[in-house]
Amino acid sequence: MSEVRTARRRATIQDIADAAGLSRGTVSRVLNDEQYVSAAAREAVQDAIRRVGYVRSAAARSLVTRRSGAIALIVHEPSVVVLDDPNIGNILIGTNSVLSEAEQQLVTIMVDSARDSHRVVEYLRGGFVDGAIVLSARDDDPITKAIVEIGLPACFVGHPPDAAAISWIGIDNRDAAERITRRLVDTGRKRIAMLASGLDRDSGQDRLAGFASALGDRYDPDLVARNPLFSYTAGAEGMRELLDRAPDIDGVFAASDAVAAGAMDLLQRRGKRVPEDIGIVGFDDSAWALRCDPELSTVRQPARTLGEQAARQVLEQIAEPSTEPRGLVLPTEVVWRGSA
Amino acid sequence: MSEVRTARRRATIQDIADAAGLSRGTVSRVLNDEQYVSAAAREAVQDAIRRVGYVRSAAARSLVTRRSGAIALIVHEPSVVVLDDPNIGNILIGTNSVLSEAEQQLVTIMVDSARDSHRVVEYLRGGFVDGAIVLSARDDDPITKAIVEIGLPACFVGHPPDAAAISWIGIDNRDAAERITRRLVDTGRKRIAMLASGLDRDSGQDRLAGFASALGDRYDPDLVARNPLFSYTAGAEGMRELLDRAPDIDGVFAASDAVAAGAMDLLQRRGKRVPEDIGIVGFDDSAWALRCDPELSTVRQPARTLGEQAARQVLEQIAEPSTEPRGLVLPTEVVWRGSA
DNA sequence: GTGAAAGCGCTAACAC
DNA sequence: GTGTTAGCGCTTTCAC
Repeated sequence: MSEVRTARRRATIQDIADAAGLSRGTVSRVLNDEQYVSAAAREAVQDAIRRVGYVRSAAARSLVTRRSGAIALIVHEPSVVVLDDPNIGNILIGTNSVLSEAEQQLVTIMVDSARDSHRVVEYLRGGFVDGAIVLSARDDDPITKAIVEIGLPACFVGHPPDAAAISWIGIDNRDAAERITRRLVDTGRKRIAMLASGLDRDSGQDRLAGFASALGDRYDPDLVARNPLFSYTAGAEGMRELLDRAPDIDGVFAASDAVAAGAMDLLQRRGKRVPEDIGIVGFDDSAWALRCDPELSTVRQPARTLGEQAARQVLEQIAEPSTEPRGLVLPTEVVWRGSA
Repeated sequence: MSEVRTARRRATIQDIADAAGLSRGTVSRVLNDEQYVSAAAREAVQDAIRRVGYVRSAAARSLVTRRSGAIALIVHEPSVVVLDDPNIGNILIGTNSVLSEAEQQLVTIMVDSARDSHRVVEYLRGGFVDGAIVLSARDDDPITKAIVEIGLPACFVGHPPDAAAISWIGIDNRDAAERITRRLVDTGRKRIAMLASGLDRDSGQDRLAGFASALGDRYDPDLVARNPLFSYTAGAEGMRELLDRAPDIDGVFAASDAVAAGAMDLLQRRGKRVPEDIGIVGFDDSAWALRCDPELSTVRQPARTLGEQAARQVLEQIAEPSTEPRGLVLPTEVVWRGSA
């Protein structure tokens, strides 16, 4: 009775040790499934844990191990965009499945303001996570800087970082856009337009570049409608604009499936038939593609695999800190359906 | 020269103290923006921090303060569902904005398997977060149990928990469904059907109950098509089924806007006019509603506010641990557009 | 196989 | 105002 239990203190490893008549060291060994523990001791400890209602403190543990067992997925987009980006969800699923298997906890963090950005830097520096996967990082971003500075194992998705020290993984948007546009050309379309979106970022820029490249001499800047968003509405509006400007268009490459869906609905209202009058293709192979009538020809983006591989990269770096950072480009596939 | 710096150790508060010629205590005060620090000392510390490249250890800090500064949003749904639930995104936005303002870090966690579930329990018990907001919790769930057991400040969204000790916030699905259905009745529809989804959960059940209640004697179970998913496809299939079973239907209540959109597209293909031949209403007031042609009459669900209020509840409980748990029902609004 | 003891990096109570 | 010191709860040598 040397100690009077005052307030309802949280049980510690010492309480278990006392209750089991063993030392902290042994209890810790049991907790961590280590060898060199007698069956009797193990049982005594497990029994004590139950009686005492023990819960392990992550803080104390991570203070000494310098590991948290958690990995962050940082989504760096205005929340509006996040909502209807079909890829983010799949990336998340891929990441989660790999990390889950590795017994790591994935925590998703949204960055939607400068304040968020600052707080996230603190979070990362604090050591709450052992690694990070970053979606659509910006160049010259405080988060990117912090990752480099503290040497946090990380992988960027969809975007080579300005910091050469960080691994990344993505697809070749330019090449994919070029391939799908070329097919539009090959099937006899003469006046081919593009609904370009997201020109403030690599993916958008690259898709436009690929489009232009496929058309070569026949590329006409006037046949490009521009919109910041990869949205259904952007597609409808852009298509109207295009039609007003050049009614004889017979082919359209939309920067995403959502954009294509918006465009198709407008075409229908205008009495244009797809694919007879106008052929149209998209990008992503998201749920939108199958919702179109006829179904949309598009570029399949391996979003889920992107997430999986990014997670693997980070796990690898955690396990082997000296791993060289590397970039990886995943192949895309053109899927032909009824729309062109 | 009493200490030889060997490996590139991470700088600690002691290093700063040494570099600044002050004590750990003073450094800590500066770090925490406390009073009773001379301007000179403050400056010296800040300078030293820069020179030494110090980053604060969250683990050490939270070990003593028993606070992490982070709050979890737990999304307990199979990932497929998460992808196209229009409400989750808005809840997330609401939650994030409130927590961001309170300088708390929101971390979103997806639970998609029993293993996930178990790991998340460990995460919560470990003390990585100071509170949790739980979406679509299950009854008799290990996560719910853990929250009660460790007394973690929490709020459930969209669903009163079986555990009376936990606060929750939601809408009255039954009432909303009844109101929108009644309006279908009031505008003269005679044969009113329902596309019911998610009957394995409260929200789905309640919407069906509200529908039945509005119809009273005229409720006909044969005019209810059932589908587990709140999806576009579910709507199209259900509508086909309904039409085959009862071609004279002139009103439809779809359990969600996505379901309604699927149904409307099928109606169009079958040559039925909306709202002339059939009136149709949805639920959620999501992006789907405006995408329909004509635009969809529906129930506006205050998803963003739900997220905000849930966050506030949790913050309140953290600040005042003795706060009584409470349930809160947010009002919904019926929005009349062209579809009925 | 088990125990003892030295920290991990920080805050907070107290003394000055 | 500032320094000193006692922990927070855990892992991890190193003896035994």
